[in-house]
Amino acid sequence: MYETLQFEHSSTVERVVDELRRALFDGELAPGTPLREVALADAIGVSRSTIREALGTLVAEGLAVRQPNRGVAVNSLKAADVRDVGKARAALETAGVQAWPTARASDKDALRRAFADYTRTAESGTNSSDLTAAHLGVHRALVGLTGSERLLAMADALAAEIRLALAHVARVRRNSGEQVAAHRVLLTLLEGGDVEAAVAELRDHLTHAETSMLEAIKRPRRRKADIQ
Amino acid sequence: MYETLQFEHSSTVERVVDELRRALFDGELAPGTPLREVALADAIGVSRSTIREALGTLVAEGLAVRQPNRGVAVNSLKAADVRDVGKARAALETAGVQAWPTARASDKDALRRAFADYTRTAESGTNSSDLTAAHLGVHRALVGLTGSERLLAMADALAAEIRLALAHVARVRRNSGEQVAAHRVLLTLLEGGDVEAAVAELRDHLTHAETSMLEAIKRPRRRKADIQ
DNA sequence: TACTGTCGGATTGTCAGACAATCCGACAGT
DNA sequence: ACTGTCGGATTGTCTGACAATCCGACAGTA
Repeated sequence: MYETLQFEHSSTVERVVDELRRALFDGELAPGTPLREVALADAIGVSRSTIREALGTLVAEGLAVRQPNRGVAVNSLKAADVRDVGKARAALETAGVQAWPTARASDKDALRRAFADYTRTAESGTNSSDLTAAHLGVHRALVGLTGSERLLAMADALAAEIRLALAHVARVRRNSGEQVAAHRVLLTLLEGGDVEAAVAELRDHLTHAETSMLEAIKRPRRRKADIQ
Repeated sequence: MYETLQFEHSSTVERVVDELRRALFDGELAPGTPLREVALADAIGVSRSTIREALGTLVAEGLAVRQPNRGVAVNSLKAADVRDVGKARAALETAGVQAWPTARASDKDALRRAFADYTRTAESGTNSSDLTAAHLGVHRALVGLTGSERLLAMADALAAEIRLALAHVARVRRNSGEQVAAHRVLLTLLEGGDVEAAVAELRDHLTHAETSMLEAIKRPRRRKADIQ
């Protein structure tokens, strides 16, 4: 009984983390920007302890980096990091695709839904941030095919890094229709049971994504912070 | 110049975390044991803030769990968790094995060294904790073949959970010579370039490991804490 | 000029103490 | 057997403090 009920317990720290994450993803804080404890505490209106804890989780999530005695700053992904994230993504998503034959029906459905969502978002031509989210959702669902929460959590961490990087990069302009088509191919191959081909398609897609991200990272979007 | 120099910066929090981790791995704190902030602060001789931060990282590492307003407790892995960790390990290590043909020479060497280490440790019949560490080292090196730091970090997190579970389980007694042999087979297949067979061997090995862990988890080692 | 020593301000790391909110178990009441 | 209430224990958050560390500027020296 009451299985559907849930109650959101949000601590102050959690809300601070959410707010900081949002600011990072929305590009309000450029990579490398130092996150000063007292300044943030004053700005947000909480104590330094709370900020400190929030910064700790941000660092744990890889969205920020801490240098001992010098504070934490917004993480800025170098080319090497992008490549590293690419390898990690490839590993996780390949595992998901390879698990298709033995995947739970619910996980397969989740993937189908994520793709449908992505298609719809792309067609309705909404905000690019939403599109990114929907796109990442498909890739997340791929990992979900493994049926492992831990792998999903790892995928989420990687996705967060990607979103952070994407927020500070000149618009990655690729034909979104073409993108959707590429994913549809992948899905179709899976539905047809051709795992081998799906893996190849995935690898191809990820390689393209990585090179275009590397390309984009070279020409960072001009921001206020740059000219101060 | 000076590239080889390094200086260890250890903060109080870090040392507390290390100490707690050690206690966890050595089985001094049974799964489920609550980690009270003030009690720990008194025991270790640091302030509550410091303990709090240390507990935060422990939770982030998955070694402990936090229930809002109820504090953190030593994580206790259920059967479902073991299976989940198993899937995650399989994904990461399979990725490593599949990356063998394109792996960096240094990473391959690291694997060879890890295996040599493992062999030596097994032969010299040392402490079982060291043997576990050496064994995990081999599996870590497998993931290392991917050349991704992030995947390595994920593997480390999984290894930590495994060590935690292993610390509170009736001795997993398997012929260690047989174990070493299984790994040797894997290595030999890789050196021979037969990735397919190596993947199969790995999958087999991991399945065995998982079932024996599931088996072991059912009969937890009797501890003082149990009879208090 | 290039390098080294020193100083002050800014910031972090850690501590101590406080208090409300929350949780838990016990106990009493129905 | 279920519900209401109370007190102690514990966490979540805040405030204030201070030493350690870092950074930039400035001066001194070869």
